[in-house]
Amino acid sequence: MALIATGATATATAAPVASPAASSTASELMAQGRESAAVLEALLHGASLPPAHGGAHALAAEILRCCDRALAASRAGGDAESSSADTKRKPATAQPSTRRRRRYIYMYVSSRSCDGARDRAATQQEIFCRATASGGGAAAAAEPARVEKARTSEDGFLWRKYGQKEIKNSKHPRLYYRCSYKDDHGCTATKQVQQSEEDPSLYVITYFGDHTCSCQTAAAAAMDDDDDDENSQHFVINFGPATASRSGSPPLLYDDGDDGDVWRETAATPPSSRQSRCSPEGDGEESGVKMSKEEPVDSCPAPSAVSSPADVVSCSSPAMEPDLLGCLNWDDDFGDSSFVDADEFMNFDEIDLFQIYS
DNA sequence: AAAATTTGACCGGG
DNA sequence: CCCGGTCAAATTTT
Repeated sequence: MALIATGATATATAAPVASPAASSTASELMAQGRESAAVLEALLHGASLPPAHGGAHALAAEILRCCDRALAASRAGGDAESSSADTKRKPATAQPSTRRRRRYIYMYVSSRSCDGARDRAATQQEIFCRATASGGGAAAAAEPARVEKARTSEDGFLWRKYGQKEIKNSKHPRLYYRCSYKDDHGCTATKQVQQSEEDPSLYVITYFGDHTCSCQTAAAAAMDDDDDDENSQHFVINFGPATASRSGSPPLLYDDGDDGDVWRETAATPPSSRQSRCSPEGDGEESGVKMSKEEPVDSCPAPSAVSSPADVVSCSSPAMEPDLLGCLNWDDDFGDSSFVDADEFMNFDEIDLFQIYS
């Protein structure tokens, strides 16, 4: 399955709060990239370009360059990640938990360009933001987490359930998930999902740790954003067809809301083969942007049909300004991109880009 | 057959 | 000792 534009989007949109300089740089780069994207969009809509522009491919390259640089800037400002897995249970290898997992505070905006049978836009419209200094359990209390309430727990990552626990004074059990790439890449991200007491239609999702793998969708990229800025500028670059998979299975994960069935992908393809090129974040591959040239999936409408702002942007954040929203289809115009690798391609189905202000 | 889930046991913090 | 988080064998699913 196609790899996602995770590196670029996630890091480009993630502005470490503690590093204003880096976020500012990333912000400028993203603004620049957006500018190019807007020009490209106009081009795609039939507008003629000024002579100064080098055409769609040049614009595409420019956008990619901006993303990469923003990515690098963000990384430079970010904290170094520990990749060691926690081995609480193994006395021999157990180490004091000196590694502090980063607290996530962010504004999340869902954008969906291709809903298919599942209304992903609807499922993620009600995500609230709050920071918790402590959780219920021992691990949660020790490691700050970010907490969401959502109609589903989809976040674009691939999770594996590893436990379920009845919680005292709770009507619903708590489900424990860890990143499916924990073994492959030592990704330490985990999450807990529990049905809300107040509103059973909502799920309280608590995230712990960072994804050190890059196996995430654009939605995940947006959610991985550290940004908690209310003035985030949001725009969507829609690379057209939702999925590039020959098998027709999108990289996105869905959640039907049933216990135990969340995070199961519709495709039977195992993650290891589906995302064979999923590389850890620290792989040194600065230009993490890969293009997809694959056919659209049948469940997805034509790019033109999905590019209307109403379809693409499902903004639940009151801070979002519709005027700032933009959308761009990047369908086939990246076919010759130098970033394209035969077996490393990404699904640019949808990408959320946040411009950070600090 | 392989991968994912289930579930009872184990472990550590409070 | 209770509670919550994780492990891992057993079971189920694909």
